[in-house]
Amino acid sequence: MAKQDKAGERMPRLEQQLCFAIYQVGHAFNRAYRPILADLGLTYPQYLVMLVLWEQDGLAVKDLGERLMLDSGTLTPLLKRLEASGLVRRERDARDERQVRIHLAEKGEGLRAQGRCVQEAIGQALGGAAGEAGRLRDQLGLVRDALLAASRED
Amino acid sequence: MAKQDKAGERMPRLEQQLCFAIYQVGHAFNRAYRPILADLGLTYPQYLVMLVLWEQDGLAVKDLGERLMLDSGTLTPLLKRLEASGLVRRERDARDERQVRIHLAEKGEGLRAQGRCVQEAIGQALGGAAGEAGRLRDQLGLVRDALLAASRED
DNA sequence: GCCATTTAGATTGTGTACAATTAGATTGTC
DNA sequence: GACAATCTAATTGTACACAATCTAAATGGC
Repeated sequence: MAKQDKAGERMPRLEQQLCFAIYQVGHAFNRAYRPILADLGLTYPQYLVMLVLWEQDGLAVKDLGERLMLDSGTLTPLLKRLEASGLVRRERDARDERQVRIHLAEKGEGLRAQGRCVQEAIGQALGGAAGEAGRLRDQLGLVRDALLAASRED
Repeated sequence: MAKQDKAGERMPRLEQQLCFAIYQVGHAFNRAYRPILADLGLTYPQYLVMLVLWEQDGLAVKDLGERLMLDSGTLTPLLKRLEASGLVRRERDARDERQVRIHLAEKGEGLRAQGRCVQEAIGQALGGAAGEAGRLRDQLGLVRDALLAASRED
């Protein structure tokens, strides 16, 4: 009985909801990454961009956006900041001048080794929870796909 | 062997990382909620605040912040927008004038019923993935706590 | 009672996010 | 080849998110 509304009037408790659990663990990841990435002079989204570029250089803004689920409104200023930091170069594609291709600059290439250490630090922060990470990740992928499919249906 | 650097040089692929799965599913939730909440004139963080207030009215900004893991720098402008929309009132506590207590305004109270429908819509968007939501949520809670504990250790 | 310390909220500055719009390049069709 | 439709980035405006700082109020020790 305690703290419950009339029948049919149940308001879901915040802590019971999956979306909130994800909202919170996203914040927690951000906090864990922040001090580590601050040593590299990167924010978390900037680090994601660098991860993609370390894997494949010379991508267009659109490619980066598809990989990270971000649009040009987010990426353009972010990439300009990375360029200002000397980590990447932004160059118009000569063949298709609509596209801007992002290349690692020397300094960005040099950060690659330090980037590898970041994951170790995060793995350590996860501690015992690291074991389940793989399965969790896959389940979250299913949730993501279900939500995106529903969004596309309008 | 395939697509692997020299020994010890493995750069973790974006898609294999738990943090990125959470980053993406957070975006996906946001997109799923946005059109639903737009009908109520709310953003997702604003909706979270309303959920808390529907559960317990008259909380101080600090209480809301602890519940949602947000600080005054985020909450103050958000609450001012909710006040401007006529959903809440912000009142200095007479006994402790440092605190600002947030009360549901009439319009905010009236939104309660519609708030209940939001969860149904999201549950529908989750589709088959909804069944696992409970266990997933609990596992994410463990991840969150591990990260926060590690953050506190500096 | 007085004053250092702590606390609560607001403010400032930087950096995502995303909708909506715009500018310029490219493509498809006739 | 002209030209409408499409595509890529950039831009504008609104809204989180958080570090750092500031102000006013409350508290604790003496």
